[in-house]
Amino acid sequence: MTTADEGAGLRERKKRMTRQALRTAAVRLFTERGPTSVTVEEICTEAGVSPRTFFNYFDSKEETLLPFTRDTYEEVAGRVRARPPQEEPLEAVRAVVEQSIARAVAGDTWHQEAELLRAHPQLLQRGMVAARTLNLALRDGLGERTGRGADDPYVRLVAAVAVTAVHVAVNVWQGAVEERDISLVLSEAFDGVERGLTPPPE
Amino acid sequence: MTTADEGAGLRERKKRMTRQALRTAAVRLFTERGPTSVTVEEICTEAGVSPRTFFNYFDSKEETLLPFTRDTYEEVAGRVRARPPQEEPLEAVRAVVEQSIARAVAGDTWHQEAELLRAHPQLLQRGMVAARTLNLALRDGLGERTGRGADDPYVRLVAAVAVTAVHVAVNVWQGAVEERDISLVLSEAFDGVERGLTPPPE
DNA sequence: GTGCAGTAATGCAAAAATGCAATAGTGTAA
DNA sequence: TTACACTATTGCATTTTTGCATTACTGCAC
Repeated sequence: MTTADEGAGLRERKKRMTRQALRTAAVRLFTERGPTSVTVEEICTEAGVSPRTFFNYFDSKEETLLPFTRDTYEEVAGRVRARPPQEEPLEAVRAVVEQSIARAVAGDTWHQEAELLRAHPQLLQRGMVAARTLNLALRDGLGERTGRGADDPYVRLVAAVAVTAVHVAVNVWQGAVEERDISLVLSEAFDGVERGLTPPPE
Repeated sequence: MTTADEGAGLRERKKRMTRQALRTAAVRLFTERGPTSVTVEEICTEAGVSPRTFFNYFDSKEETLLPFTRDTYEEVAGRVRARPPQEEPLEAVRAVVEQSIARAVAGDTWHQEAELLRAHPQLLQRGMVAARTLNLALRDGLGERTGRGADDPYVRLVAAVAVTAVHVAVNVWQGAVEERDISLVLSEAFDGVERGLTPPPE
């Protein structure tokens, strides 16, 4: 039931539909005319909701492109808690984050989204602020998992660095000349973190 | 001449004065009536510039409280380049960042700023986006220092994680019950990173 | 089915933020 | 000193974002 399309009541389903409608409209319009020349209002018209509602779902129009948003909070936190108990904190969050990215890549809109992200670097700057959700979810999951609580300095650090790894990976991938699998780039970022940021071997 | 008050021509001096005027006005008003109920317009009136000009200096009103802003870019990048050449990248940025924080703490407005930051956690969320400047400066400095360039994945990672360390430190410090020296908290964060985020010894 | 509690959607108004073009002040070199 | 290039400041229009109050709809109990 983690990310299933079926689930719960009409209410939840409607919310999912609205969110998806906004995402779809945004991606379509962005692709068509470039992100900067598309207004939130237009997205809303296309999705059939009021502009005010848009901001109940996303913090910015850029956020519509990213896989971590408010609705994924519980899911991500749960996955962290559910990791094998012998895993170290960093291992656990790494696994969850890598899975999430892999899933996003496997999604049927990834190609189009990737195109957009590569073509319009500004999208990241804004949108990545949205990663706050990911941060909170990881902290929440880790906090419970380790018994330290979400406010523990170590928990905060691990969560924040994991988010940073994603951030960096996306940026590197985005700027790369040759097409690379973003999962690979992310993996390398985590390797760097686990090494304590010592210079890469090579 | 790095951060000196005297320097260059009238132009530079005026800019510094304007920036300082905006900062001072913001801190005063924030302290007086709380950040949310102060508008950019009021800050500008007090500082004697137009609201439009405000946004030429800061990205948001929250940013006025933070020590890393656009004007510190060159300075920070330069300090990274100037670190002893045998230092590893992480060591170098750590030193620079820790110095910057220490300097901010030593500044004569720190007490008031700290008070504000502790009292209004929302300030961070917004303001920390400003850390983008710090990120760029560190990348720039490191890129040249290591000869890898600012776009190198490793350079990006080190810079981003250093910024994250600051971010985490400020948040931990902010949420701490007992008054602690923020420099100490930051130092612990960097230790964690250098350990590769393995659980703290204790 | 009716009524109620909870919450999503909306409208409206204010504030924050940005782009663009016009203006004004500074640095500089003849 | 004058003329010119550069860039900071500003005004204006537009878009983005948020807060608050109101309305509409869903889930649930009776």
